[in-house]
Amino acid sequence: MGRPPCCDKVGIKKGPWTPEEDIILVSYIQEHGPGNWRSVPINTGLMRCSKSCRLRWTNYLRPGIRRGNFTPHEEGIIVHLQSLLGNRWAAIASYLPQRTDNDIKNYWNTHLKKKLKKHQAIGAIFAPPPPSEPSIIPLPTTAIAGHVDLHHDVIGNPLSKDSSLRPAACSNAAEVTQLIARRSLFAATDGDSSSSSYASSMDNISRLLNGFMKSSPPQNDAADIKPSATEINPLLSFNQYHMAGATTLSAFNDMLPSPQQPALMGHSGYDEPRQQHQQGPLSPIEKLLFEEAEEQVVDLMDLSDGCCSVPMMF
DNA sequence: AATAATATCAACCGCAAATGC
DNA sequence: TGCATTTGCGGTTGATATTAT
Repeated sequence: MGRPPCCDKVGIKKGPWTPEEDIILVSYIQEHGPGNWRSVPINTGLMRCSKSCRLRWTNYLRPGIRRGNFTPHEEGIIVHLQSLLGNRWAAIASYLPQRTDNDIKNYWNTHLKKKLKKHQAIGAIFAPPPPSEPSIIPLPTTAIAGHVDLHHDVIGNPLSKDSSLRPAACSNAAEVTQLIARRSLFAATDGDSSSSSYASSMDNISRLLNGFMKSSPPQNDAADIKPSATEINPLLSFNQYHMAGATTLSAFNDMLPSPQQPALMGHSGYDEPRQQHQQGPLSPIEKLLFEEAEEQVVDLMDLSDGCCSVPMMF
């Protein structure tokens, strides 16, 4: 007998979140920290199910999230990792700390898949035939899930500006900012109120939260360690990989910031117990699998080669 | 200017894994 | 150890925005 879905309850609100709901959620998390999602709607009075609260926080309100256009570097990373891991978006997202798995998944489905298809079509005409199927490595989940299936809460640069924000509906973001300021929820405010549709403007809230994050008690000693540039931005590593003329996938993998690095973990003081439990160094078998994948990824590396200096030409 | 077609992405749903008792 | 509950992930949907006709 399965349990009833958590969102079946009568009176549960669905659909887009309002600024007011966001403020309630953010202020609650400010006080209690994320986690224990079951109790969030109960304690806040939000007419949302726990899942919805978690999703909203994870994908939009959490500090450090970058929204908007993906850079060619990020595209390369995603294509590369997707070829290795398949549609394991959470694992892929762990290598792009500023992006959410949902964002990456959407971007893959709406942009990259098409680009790859187009690229393959062109390749079919001008080059030897590519492998019949995408080179998805059949990762044995039982063996490596605990290491690869990571969904840690890594904060990149919360203050980074997102130049790709849409011009529309900027008033909403300003409105939220004012609301937050009025309620004295945050120590600092952000003057940049030019933004996007409401949902997409949440990085403003995230930035506002920066002060709160800093004041939150860190959960581990590494919380204060400032990540290096490459730790913050795996794309740098990807670039370095090419700059260095590396030719093997393992070399690239060595340069990728391990998503489990302590310097990144707990940066927000937000890592939940289970997430910490899941995080650890790459297992030998994982490294082996990566290396075994090398040959299969050669095509993609060629593809990525261009993408790291110039936009991908699919 | 109006309508249709297409693209985008926030949010939902169901399942499975993890956790607690 | 087994069951109930909670959490996280990935696929999918649907509302909205944009572009084409």
